Amino acid sequence: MQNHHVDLQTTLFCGQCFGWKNEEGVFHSVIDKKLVRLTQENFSASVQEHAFLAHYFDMDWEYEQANEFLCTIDPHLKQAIEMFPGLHILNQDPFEVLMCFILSQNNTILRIRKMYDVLCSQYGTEVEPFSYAFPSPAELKNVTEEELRALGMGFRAPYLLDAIQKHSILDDIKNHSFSKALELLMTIKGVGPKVGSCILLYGFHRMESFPLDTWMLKVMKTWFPSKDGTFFAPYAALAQQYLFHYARTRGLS
DNA sequence: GGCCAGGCCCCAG
DNA sequence: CTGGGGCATGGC
Repeated sequence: MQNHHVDLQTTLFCGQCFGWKNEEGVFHSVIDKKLVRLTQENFSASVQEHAFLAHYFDMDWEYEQANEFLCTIDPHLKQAIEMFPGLHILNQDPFEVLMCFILSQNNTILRIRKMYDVLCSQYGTEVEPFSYAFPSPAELKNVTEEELRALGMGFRAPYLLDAIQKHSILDDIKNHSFSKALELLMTIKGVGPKVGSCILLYGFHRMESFPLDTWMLKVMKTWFPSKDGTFFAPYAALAQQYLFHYARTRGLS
């Protein structure tokens, strides 16, 4: 296992996941039905002790090599990497990612987090007092559109229902090419190119993915005119995550 | 109190 | 296939 440094605050709050809390330096969430509590100080020991955490935090991927390469191809990217050197791409549960990024459309990250919490406390398993896992497809099987609308899911309610119905599409995704996998995901209502790219990245670790949201469109137009994701190959996804977080944090200038 | 949000659906041309 | 209106809701 590599011992790459991970910056928890950046990694857990850069818009790739929505379930983590930071209470005075204690990061906590429910992962694999287990309540996880971490601090930046005990992180290294925790991932060495628990294999599921090492996988979740993607400790075996080639971050040093990728960062080194990305720094050489563009000065903006180099600045972003130097500002957030410990950014990792998480390996999250595909169904949870599917639901979260359906919620993400025409929405704010703050409110996605709140909607995530509502789904957990309403339908998820309480693994410790007041700590809920994100609900499984089975736990959501009998949910209705009216129920989801009453919980504030709005126009996304029917999309969530379709995703619950078609969740088994996820079982087969890893066996397909990127474009075929994206095509399959987009048969789910509310999943378009951007949401599908996020599912393939955060749920299936497809590092060639290059999700283009409103921020990334601005980034590309401003800093990389006439270029696309292939410019960052084979590390498009990591470049995207750095640039997205960098632009959102300090703006484009 | 409007404005807008990690987009997508749907429908016109 | 391309473009643009509409969308539920709430945080600012």
